[in-house]
Amino acid sequence: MSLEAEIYEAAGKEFNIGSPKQLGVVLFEDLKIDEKPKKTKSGQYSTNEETLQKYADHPIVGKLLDYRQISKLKSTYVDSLPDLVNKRDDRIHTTYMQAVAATGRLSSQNPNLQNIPIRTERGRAVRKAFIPTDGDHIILAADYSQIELRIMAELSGDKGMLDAFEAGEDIHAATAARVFGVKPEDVSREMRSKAKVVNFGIIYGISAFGLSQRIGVPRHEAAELIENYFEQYPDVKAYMDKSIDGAREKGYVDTVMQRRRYLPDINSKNGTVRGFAERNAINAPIQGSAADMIKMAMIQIGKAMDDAGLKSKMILQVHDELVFDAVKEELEPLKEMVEKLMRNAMPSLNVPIKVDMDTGENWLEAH
DNA sequence: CGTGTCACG
DNA sequence: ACGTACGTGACACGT
Repeated sequence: MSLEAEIYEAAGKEFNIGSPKQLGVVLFEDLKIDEKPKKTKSGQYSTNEETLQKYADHPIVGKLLDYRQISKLKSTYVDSLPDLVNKRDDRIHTTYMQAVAATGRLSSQNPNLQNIPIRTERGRAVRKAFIPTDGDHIILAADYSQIELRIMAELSGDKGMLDAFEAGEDIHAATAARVFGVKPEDVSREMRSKAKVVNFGIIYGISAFGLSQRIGVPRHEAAELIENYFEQYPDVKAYMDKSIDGAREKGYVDTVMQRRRYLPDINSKNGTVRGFAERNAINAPIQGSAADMIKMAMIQIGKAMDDAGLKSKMILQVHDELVFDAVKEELEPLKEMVEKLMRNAMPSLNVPIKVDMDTGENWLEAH
């Protein structure tokens, strides 16, 4: 039986599975899988993945999640990308926008090639379709390792975090050891996993509530983790406070290359509005400086490839990653050039920058 | 054209 | 008491 038919059977009727509105009615009024359903801002029933996961024991839920994943991949990638292949050169071309993202990142549209799937098995099948020109070429992917955390270490000058990077430590494990107060060798997978969420959260301007939601612990425990984090990395805390104070005084924050993000709401009397601006004040210099760095690298790499007369092409940028359609014979010099120029894109940093590279017969393999 | 959802870093 | 992690783009639905 088709997934679609199985869902209708479990629902007891046919309906448009692609309509969140209809699906909400089926789940919460017909099947009554919850007495107090979560609602969206506009008052509809929430049916997103996070919400559905809570009802994983109900037979319809797994089918719905499967259906959702498959229809997403089909409509956005499988059905759409073939229509965008250029007749002249048989390739897909994106348009990079340089003045859309408030932080200075590029964005990619028509089609967006910065959100090609990689996280699920079905999604990875899509990424496999991105292949080199021919048998004389190979895909080279080079990405910055933990670039935003390294930039946070740089901008804050936090000794503990800088030391961890200089020692080549696994930063999430090192953070886990610190915030949970255990020896590095006693860090469990779960501790590392939580510390990873905390590290990301810090960059985004975390709240105890947000952290507790994401790692599934009571809010007071989340608050304790954050407190421990700032005790362990005190200069990170000082840097975040300084970012917000600077924004209040100047009305903007800026990146290492002086790109500004104006934050008119930073002094708002509305706590929610002000909170957003404060998180932007923390995040924008970090995300934006990473964007500056890869742009500097791209300029230098483009020039160096040109000067060296290489025929390989730089074909994609995905925020912390560059992808090349590399002539196999040029691979070694190209790799050396890319690694060096990405690593040294911005001179005079204190934090070491790490670049991971790999090659493959398709974009997936190059990871 | 707004909403909800979900693909990526 | 309230809302609650940053940045994007594309798709389907429903008005």
